[in-house]
Amino acid sequence: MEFNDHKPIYLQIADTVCDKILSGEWNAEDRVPSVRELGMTLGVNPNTIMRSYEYLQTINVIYNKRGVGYFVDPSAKDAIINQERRIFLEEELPKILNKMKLLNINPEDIFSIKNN
Amino acid sequence: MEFNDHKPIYLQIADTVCDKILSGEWNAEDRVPSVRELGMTLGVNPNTIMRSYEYLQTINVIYNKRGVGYFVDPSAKDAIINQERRIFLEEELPKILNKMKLLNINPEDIFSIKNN
Amino acid sequence: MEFNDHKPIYLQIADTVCDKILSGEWNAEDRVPSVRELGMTLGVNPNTIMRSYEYLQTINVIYNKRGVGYFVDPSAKDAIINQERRIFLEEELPKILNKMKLLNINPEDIFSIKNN
Amino acid sequence: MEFNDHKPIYLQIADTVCDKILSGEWNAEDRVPSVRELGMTLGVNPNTIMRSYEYLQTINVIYNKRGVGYFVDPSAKDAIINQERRIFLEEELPKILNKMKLLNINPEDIFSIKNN
DNA sequence: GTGGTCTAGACCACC
DNA sequence: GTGGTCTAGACCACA
Repeated sequence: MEFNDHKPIYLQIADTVCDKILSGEWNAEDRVPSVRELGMTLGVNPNTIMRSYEYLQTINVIYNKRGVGYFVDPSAKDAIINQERRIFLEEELPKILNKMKLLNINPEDIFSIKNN
Repeated sequence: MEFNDHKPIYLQIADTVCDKILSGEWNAEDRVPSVRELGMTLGVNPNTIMRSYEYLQTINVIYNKRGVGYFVDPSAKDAIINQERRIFLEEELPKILNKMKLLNINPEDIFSIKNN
Repeated sequence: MEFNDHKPIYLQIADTVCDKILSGEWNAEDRVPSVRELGMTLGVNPNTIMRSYEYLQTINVIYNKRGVGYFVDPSAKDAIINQERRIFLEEELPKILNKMKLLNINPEDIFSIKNN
Repeated sequence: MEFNDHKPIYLQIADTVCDKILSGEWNAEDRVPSVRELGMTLGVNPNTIMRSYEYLQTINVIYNKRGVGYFVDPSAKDAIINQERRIFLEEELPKILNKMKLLNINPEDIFSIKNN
């Protein structure tokens, strides 16, 4: 896995976990890889994976069964989508639209790209 | 001014300077506020403002007259627009469209807002 | 059964066993559930129940008849009461009272509830 | 500083920070010691202090000014008291009262200790 | 100077 | 086997 430089690895890993849940690759109650296992797979230190999992736990995407492992929270998918929709619509979109206005970019420009 | 976390303050300040130039609030050859003055206004260490100005100078948005101050470069507006258009269309937009797809947000619905 | 985080499950189980003995639900020489049976009931690995029982055996609350099962020790009730009274009064209560003081909770108000 | 064995050091440190705020030793907007400084003082690794501070930040007891340090949140005191009162009254107290009942401990026993 | 991230490696309790 | 905590030490960006 390649990591973008200016975003912490542990957050990038958390993002990919969310993506796998959103895409249906990992489903409710599935066990996610152990910190050691995923660390080996991605070539990063288990501590870093641990940090991802702690973060994902605080936002209720995974939960822990002690001594057993981490599991996908049944409400994870909804939680992720709602959270991201809210952030996107309320915070990111206004900035994007404002930027488009300043840069004189029209919707047509966008749709022409989209259809490539 | 509130500073969005995870993006360096000096870059956020540089962004607002660019915005003021793009929007026409600050024009070619206008003097921009002194490092100290803007620092006071924003409640930020002057060193941080200095860093913004140095950055803006490297991308030819402002220039310096020694002992006098910083001024808006005549070619700033065009430079910013071209640079940011390129980045926006090539790098940011694909990510945005992909995200909207994952979140089930229809681009047509959103960008038609612009026409209201 | 829900398990309070940060306290080992096997100790939480041991606590509930003690409670059942204190409350008179389980009496001297009664047979306690088998490791497998209680594991099923609580949705917990039998190894964990085993660990509870081993612990309860070391503090003389239950004893084992090989091939038969675990039984409530005749002296269990007294032993538990004396042990827990001591711990409660000497160790826990001072902390509790101190905390109530910090939180502005009046002990008289609270403990008079008991008399209702 | 002495650390209790079965509670993570970083939580114990967080507790002492809360105590200092509750007791008025540290007030709103005060700067708390840097992670390195407090690490030296307590003889623990700065990473461990960092972990305490991250935790305290998530529960809105301190906040961060980038490149400057951590500061006591103006609402910290109220937040801590409300949070701890709630936990105490709703979660801990019922257990305590139940335990007292099982152990035949009367309020009088408590007040006699309290007055020593 | 400050916090923040990451690695390597150790040790522990728990299941 | 699992997660969880802690240390030591490195390196980085930011103010």
